[in-house]
Amino acid sequence: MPELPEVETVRRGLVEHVVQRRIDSVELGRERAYRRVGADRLIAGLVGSTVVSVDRRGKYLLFALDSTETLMVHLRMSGQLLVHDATTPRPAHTHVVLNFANQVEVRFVDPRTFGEVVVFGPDDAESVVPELARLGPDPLVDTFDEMVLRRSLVRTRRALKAVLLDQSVIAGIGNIYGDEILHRARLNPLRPANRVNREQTRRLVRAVVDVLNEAVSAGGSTLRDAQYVDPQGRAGSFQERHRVYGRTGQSCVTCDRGRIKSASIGGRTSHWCAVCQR
DNA sequence: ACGCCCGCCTGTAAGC
DNA sequence: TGCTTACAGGCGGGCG
Repeated sequence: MPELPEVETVRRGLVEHVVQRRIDSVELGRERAYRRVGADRLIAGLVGSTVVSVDRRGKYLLFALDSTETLMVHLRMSGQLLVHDATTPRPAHTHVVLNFANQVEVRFVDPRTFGEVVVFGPDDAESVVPELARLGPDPLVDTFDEMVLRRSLVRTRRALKAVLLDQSVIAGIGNIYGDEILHRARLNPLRPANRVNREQTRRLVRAVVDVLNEAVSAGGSTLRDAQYVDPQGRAGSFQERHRVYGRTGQSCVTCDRGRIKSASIGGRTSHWCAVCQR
């Protein structure tokens, strides 16, 4: 579910509750949620440590600890991080609870348990979280311009939509924002990446940065199932500004002539206007 | 090397 | 109403 704007909203919602605070204890539920490191390593890495900062790279949340270790959380499809008072009943599928002072709990909740909680240190980062090293630039954190994007586009004839979803090209874009970005850039999701010219590449860079920033400002997108909420349980509002995602069959709100088409591209349902996206 | 497809899980909605 | 099926925001592994 959560893509860059949702993860960034979660990050911002956590900062005031956890930075400069110590993890007094950890409670663990379903093992699959911390399958990568196991209970002993997770507890040893977290208990007694103080959170120094909460950072984000693409869809990965990274809590820097004063021990020099890092807590990584990935929400994947259905994960949530919620800040609750200890007296609030725990939602179903609460798999990891971090207990801070003053009854503050950070709860990792995930019905599908695709998401996970991981701890690693400087010495085992490479072996435990190799995917972090493979991440491409985060458009809101790293240098991301026409030169950077062009280098990735020219080397492949994959569909543009598939390239936008490739986390080694750009970190943070998922299915919803991939569709919205291509619509903003007026580019067809099926267009081979190596057939995008310089002017179109500039448009695409701008669309990536603008759509993601606007979505962050709106607190992300919360769809009908209300799966995504921020750590305080609040929904986002960017879904009200979606122009193609989930609008199959409706007329295009931009050009008013095309109808929104949908089809599977690279195994993901994509939405676009065949009139304004070339 | 690249590109595609499947599996991982559960919940929800749609179809019969 | 109740059962079955399809589908969902992501990602890694394995295959051709």
